[in-house]
Amino acid sequence: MVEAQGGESLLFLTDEQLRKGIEAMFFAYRGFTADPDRILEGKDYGRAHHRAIHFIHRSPGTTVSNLLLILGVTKQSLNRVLRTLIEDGLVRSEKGKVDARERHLHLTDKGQMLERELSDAQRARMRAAYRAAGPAAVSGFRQVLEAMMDPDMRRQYNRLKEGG
Amino acid sequence: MVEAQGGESLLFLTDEQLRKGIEAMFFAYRGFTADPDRILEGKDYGRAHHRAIHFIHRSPGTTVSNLLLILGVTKQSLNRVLRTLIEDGLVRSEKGKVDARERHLHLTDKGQMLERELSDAQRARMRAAYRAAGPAAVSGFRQVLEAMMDPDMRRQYNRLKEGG
DNA sequence: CTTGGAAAGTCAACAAGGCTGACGTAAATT
DNA sequence: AATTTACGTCAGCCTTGTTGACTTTCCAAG
Repeated sequence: MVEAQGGESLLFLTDEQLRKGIEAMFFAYRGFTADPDRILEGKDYGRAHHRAIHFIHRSPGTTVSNLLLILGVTKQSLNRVLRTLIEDGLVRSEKGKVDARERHLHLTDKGQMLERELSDAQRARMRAAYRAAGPAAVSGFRQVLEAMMDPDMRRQYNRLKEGG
Repeated sequence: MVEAQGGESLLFLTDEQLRKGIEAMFFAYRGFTADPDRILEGKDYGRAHHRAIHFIHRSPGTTVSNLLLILGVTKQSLNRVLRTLIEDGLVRSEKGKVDARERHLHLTDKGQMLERELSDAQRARMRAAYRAAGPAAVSGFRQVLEAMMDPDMRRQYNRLKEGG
């Protein structure tokens, strides 16, 4: 049915339709980040800390270089964030055993607690959105998002999917 | 049918599923902004200028206050952006005739040209994603995004949808 | 007609979080 | 032994967000 409609439905990809999608992304991303931002404000952390915490939680023992690839920022920028997280005892950085140049990153218990708080909030919103939209919508949502990624990022995304 | 499946499918809303959605949003948003960012870099403008240009194009004659509501930034922040756009002759600001306190914003021809360049790029990516995902996915995509917005933002989003 | 308040603009100061460039160190690789 | 890699750091810059204080303009209600 998707296949059969395919050719015809593409006729409806007017600039107007596309613009709605663009604006939906804009407004939805605001909602997406709103809850963690609220939690972090006043805690002396920001969105950059959240991202680091998320992906360290996601891939415990990941290296700094790997995190750089995923986050797509400079090492100076990441380092600033990482340093405060380590100083504050949220993240533990340990020398690699096989390759001692590498630093393997883990969340401490304290880090886990903050990660929980942040991801609980973000998951709650995602869950509510999924429920409101219905199960059929969820798969479409993910398909479009995946197709929208740059190939490099899609690779990172899929590596994370498999890994976990 | 969505209703009927609803109860069962909700069982599959594991933390894992939700986390994938969260990461998909993160990586997809990077792709979403990548093309305009590339175009703007070197032109002395940034994402903030893009947003202003987009919504002025979208609602010609809109006021500064209205733009503030949509963008969700402070007037000082918006004003800095707006000032450079006006100085550079991309945006025209004219006193309201019915209420002279208001400033009505329009894109100049030069502004239209940049808007075109930016939105062409962004639409091209959106179009490619829609095509890759298929028409059924597109509606699900928009449904989930709408459900993810804060109510205030959903109102803004819908006002734009109707208006245009 | 005066006054209160909304809309808009401006100045100053600051912070987060990007960036580049340069440099240093330890460890691995060649 | 020389080079490359992984990481950390210092210094400086930019964009884009923030707050606070203040002015001007204007509408509308008392």
